[in-house]
Amino acid sequence: MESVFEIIAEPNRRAILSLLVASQQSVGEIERQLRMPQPTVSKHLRVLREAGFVESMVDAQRRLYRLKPEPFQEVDDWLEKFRRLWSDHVDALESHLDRMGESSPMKSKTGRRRRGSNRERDKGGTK
Amino acid sequence: MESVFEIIAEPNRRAILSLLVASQQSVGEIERQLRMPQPTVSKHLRVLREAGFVESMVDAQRRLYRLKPEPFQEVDDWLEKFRRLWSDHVDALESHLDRMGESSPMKSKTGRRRRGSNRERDKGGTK
DNA sequence: GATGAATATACCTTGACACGTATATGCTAA
DNA sequence: TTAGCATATACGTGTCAAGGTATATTCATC
Repeated sequence: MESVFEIIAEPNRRAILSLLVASQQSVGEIERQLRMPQPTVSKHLRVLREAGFVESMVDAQRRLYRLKPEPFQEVDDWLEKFRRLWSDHVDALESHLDRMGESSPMKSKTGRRRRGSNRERDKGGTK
Repeated sequence: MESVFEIIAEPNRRAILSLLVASQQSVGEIERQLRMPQPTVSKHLRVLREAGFVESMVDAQRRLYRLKPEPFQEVDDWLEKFRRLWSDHVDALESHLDRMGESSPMKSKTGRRRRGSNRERDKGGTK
């Protein structure tokens, strides 16, 4: 379990991370929302903590877990190498998506999200 | 081996992907550059192909593999949820505008590129 | 055709890791 | 102190995927 990529490969862990995006949560809250046995939650949280994805605060008998940014940045940095793959053609692709997906252009909510969104000013910036 | 995250969890596969970023490569070229047994390369390439990370062209007895963008976008979409973690101040506004709609492309003053990985930004930047 | 290079696949073994169950630790309040 | 809740850990088990070796396939050249 070395790399951040192995950490986020596990679906339950991604579920936990997604939960924590809203706000910090206790183990019990995560357990209930994800309908996951408590030891499972604890074990995944341990992995996530040791990998730096979360940190915990003590609150009486509970422990509140919240996200930390660094490992996500690491993934993002890795993705960086590959962005040119789609940012080059993103204009075309984007208008394509706009045409077929979300008909209302003003609210990209979680549904059909807009990825990287670094179409503008990519490498070099000289357009 | 369902999700894109499991695919990129494997270090050798990430190495192959990184190689292919430069240009398309044959199996033998990958094999030599990564010093990896040929069956290993072929098997990983199969996984990558089935997951949509690469596609192959036939060139005589060789097969040339090259990257495809879609799965990377999928990872990027997932990351999107977490970007607010590290782009909280200045970038928050930027990415917010970015997401809300097509703002005018050239808005980054210092010629900062993309807001994907704003590591560098964090150190020098706004305190 | 046969030969050889490039690539793919089959089979087996091994190890990692996710899970379940049980139990331990820690904290609070009475 | 004891009781009870919240969380962590220990242990045994099963599964799955990565690696190694051998072999099959495909194509070009003779």
